[in-house]
Amino acid sequence: MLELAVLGLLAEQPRHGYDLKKRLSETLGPLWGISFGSLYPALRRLERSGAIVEVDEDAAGPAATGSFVPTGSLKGDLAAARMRLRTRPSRRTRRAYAITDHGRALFAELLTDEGDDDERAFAVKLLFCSHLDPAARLAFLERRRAQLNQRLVAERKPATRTIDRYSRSLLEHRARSTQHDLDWIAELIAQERDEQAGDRTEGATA
Amino acid sequence: MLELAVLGLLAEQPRHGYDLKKRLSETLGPLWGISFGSLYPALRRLERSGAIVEVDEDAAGPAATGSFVPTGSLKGDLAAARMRLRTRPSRRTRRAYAITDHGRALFAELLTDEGDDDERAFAVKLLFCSHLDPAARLAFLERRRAQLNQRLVAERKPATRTIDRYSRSLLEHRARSTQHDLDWIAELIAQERDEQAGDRTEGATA
DNA sequence: GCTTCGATATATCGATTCGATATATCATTC
DNA sequence: GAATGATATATCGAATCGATATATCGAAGC
Repeated sequence: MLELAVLGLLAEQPRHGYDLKKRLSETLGPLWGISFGSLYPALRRLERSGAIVEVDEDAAGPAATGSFVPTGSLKGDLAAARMRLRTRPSRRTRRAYAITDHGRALFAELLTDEGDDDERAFAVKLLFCSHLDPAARLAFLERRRAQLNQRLVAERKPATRTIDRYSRSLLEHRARSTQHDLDWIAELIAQERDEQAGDRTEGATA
Repeated sequence: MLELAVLGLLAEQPRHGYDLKKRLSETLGPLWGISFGSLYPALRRLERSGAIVEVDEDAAGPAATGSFVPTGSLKGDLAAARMRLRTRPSRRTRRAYAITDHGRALFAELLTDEGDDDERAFAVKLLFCSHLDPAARLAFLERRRAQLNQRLVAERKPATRTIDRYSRSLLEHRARSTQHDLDWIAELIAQERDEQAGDRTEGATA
């Protein structure tokens, strides 16, 4: 999951760890307070597997694609990297990473994976679902809708046991929240359908 | 957090692991899918620390308080426990636990702790907040309200960066959800105030 | 009676994630 | 030039997850 999030951000442009964390937590917010204790190990995992590479910061300007300069010759030579950064205008001792072709393949795979479908996974996938083709995106949204529908049914039938006031209130609020989420997804799906229909029409008339 | 949840349920009556998990996940639902891989270790931790003890099931009937019969003489003698259960009417090889005085003290401490205030912590504490005295309960709810208010402020100011359609939709939905949660808490607080005012009046007139 | 099946029940393993903490760099302010 | 706060990387132990193994029991079906 963290892997998917990191790859998704790096697909745009190279970034360093602190930046990744800042962007993810400001977008995912309270849903997922990513910690450095999971981020940095994840970066190392991804680097070891060849999905990302450390790059020289600012190597790619606004052009964003392709032309980065790999840092370090295979060795995780930290001291050398520090020296290199210290000599140039640079800021702090950052380590920026860029996604590789293998990383893009992994990203596509993780994004399409139907296995994990908890709250976090949905939010992260939604963030990057513009990378999916229209049909896959629609399928993704409809999968979520089905899941929420199912949940709502379970939440709607009144509790079997006797529960106290606060528990009941929590349960009721959760059912309302699910309904709220469902309405939202339904609208996203409607928009998606509209747009895809529009695209087809344009395609036909062109 | 799991500790608090377990202690809260055991404060009502002795239960076994599977039952604890079932009750928690049907109440906390998608917010927290507790796994056996965390539940059983947590039970062992609690037992080692003396907060709970293994008891002979059905020792306490509807009377629920006090009169349980501790199982096993200090040794975690699994095989023996199985034999013991197999001889009597029993069902499966269950291991039921009851809360101790020390456990109740720990429960009260965890419930009052203002340190952890994520989504899970709030939900779990709310489930058991009837164990708090009215003033502490009100303080707890108001702490949550302040937290949500703060979050809403952050979510309301439009994003600094350019983000795509789906990201924006996610952020907007999250802001609406926070508002929804806030309305709910506000109502809980209002109810709480009404009730506490009512109690005081009754006390005065009695 | 026998077998199969699904719900109940406990347990453990490796991997991931969390939360706290350590350490350094740089910019700003006093 | 000292203090402070934001930036940045890193690591540790503990908690949690997800998958898996292994039983037991009740009910259904033959």
